[in-house]
Amino acid sequence: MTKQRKLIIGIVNSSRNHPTAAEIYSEARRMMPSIAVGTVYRNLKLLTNAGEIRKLSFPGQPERYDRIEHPHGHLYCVACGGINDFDISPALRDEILAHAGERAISCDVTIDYLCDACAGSK
Amino acid sequence: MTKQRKLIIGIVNSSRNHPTAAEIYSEARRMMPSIAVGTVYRNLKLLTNAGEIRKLSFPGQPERYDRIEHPHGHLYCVACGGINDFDISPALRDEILAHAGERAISCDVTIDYLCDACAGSK
DNA sequence: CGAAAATTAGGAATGATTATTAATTTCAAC
DNA sequence: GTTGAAATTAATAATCATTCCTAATTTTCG
Repeated sequence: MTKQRKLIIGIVNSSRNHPTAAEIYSEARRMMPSIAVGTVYRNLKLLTNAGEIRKLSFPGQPERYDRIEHPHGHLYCVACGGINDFDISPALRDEILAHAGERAISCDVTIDYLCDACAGSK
Repeated sequence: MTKQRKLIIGIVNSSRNHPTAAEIYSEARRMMPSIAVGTVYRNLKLLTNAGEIRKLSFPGQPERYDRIEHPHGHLYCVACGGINDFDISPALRDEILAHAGERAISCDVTIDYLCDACAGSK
């Protein structure tokens, strides 16, 4: 458990923006200017595999990282690529997970939509 | 509507494997050896924007393309990265889409799980 | 047919991510 | 607290997926 790793965990867990690796790197440099980009990527992968954080994929943009907390889904604006969260009830979550039987681990629900800003500007 | 575009539409619509751009290119070359990789990417983007095919994103792998048919969700094996489909009832789909209000367009439901093969080999 | 517009092939360029390597840091045992 | 092996780091090169560029070809449609 190095200080670099602690810093990266802290950034992801205190962020509400689903940051990309580049954004995490940029934020990390503010606290530790000598940190290397490879260190950020390696630790993000390590933490993801360890189940401490979650990786999110959206079309046409770099991977994003999310903390693990009460289950939530994502709203993906097809116009601007912005991402917001929405709450998923445990009941709905269980209903979805039932489709994969015993071996289900978790689920990601993403709704493509038009966000307020993009809908307003048309 | 060029022959290249027709070929690419045909490959995606006749495939049940959520192929990547590289796989589509490779298949396309079998029918038309002179086709260029840039042509495949450009047409896939065009067809996606036109709503004729659908783009899927999964962590750690290139983008995949899927035909548009009766709504279905995806099972993503966290061990091998393999992807399978599962059916989603219209009722469940509507229940999910309700979370985004009027401006919802579509939804992607992905369940992380262990596929039969990966669960068996442990 | 013939000209304008769109598309293509080929390859260079870009951006995100991973691999490499020598130097530094961590951590448990003394 | 010192020590030394194992893990980790910084820096940079390399790789992979995807996009951009340009001249040549094809399509469209009057």
